[in-house]
Amino acid sequence: MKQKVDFSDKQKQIARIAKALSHPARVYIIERLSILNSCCTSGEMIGDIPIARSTLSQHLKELKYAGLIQGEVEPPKIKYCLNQENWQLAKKYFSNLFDNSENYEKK
Amino acid sequence: MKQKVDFSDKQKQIARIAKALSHPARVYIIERLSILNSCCTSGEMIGDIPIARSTLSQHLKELKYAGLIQGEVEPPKIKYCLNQENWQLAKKYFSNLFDNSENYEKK
DNA sequence: TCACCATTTCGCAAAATTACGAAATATAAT
DNA sequence: ATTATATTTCGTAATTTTGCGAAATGGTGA
Repeated sequence: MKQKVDFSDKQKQIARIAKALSHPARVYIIERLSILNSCCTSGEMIGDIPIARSTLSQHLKELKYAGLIQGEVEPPKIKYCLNQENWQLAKKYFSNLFDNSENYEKK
Repeated sequence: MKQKVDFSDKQKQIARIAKALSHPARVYIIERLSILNSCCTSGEMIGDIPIARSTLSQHLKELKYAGLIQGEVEPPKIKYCLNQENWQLAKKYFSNLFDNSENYEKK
């Protein structure tokens, strides 16, 4: 009988990262934290996006869970930053995926 | 009063593409179609992944809807291929996103 | 016409996602 | 101790996603 194989770890990893980036609010967060590698608080972000504070908090939680960001407590605030290590890893995964089709249209 | 702005088109675009890639089956499909830029049919894919035919069909439909792949009818089969134009566009969006944090750790 | 093949659509169920406001938490300042 | 500030957690509702098997579709070949 034919053996059905599970998805590869790489496929699951890419899907996990993509899922973390699959909402505009989370893309906004990542953009904000990656541009100039600047950290900031939830309160600084909330003014720029059309969602409630509690909803933003949930998105931050998901990105944290996915390992793409991390929060440092700086009472009374929490400063969020990119998790550089994992972000670079994510970059590697995606570069790899996109490079498969690299040779298209090279004569 | 403070004006809340909508998410940018760029943020929405990235989120849409990420969503399309947020399931291992869809990552598998994209990998399969992009490696060597080879097209193939649903029937050729189904043997390699642990989901039902109808479920695979749904994933193909979503990728098609997202514009990342396209299907050419070749009776009695349907040959799926990457939509190179949109895939290259996706690559651009993501490269851009990842490049924001490029200068991290440059001394 | 009838059977066959590859694939999709349908109908449905279970689970996950997104969203909000209210309430809770934790810390700092008065 | 009380108040103020920043943020999260809770409870809940609406919507979307994922999955399957059964049935439908569109085309070929006998």
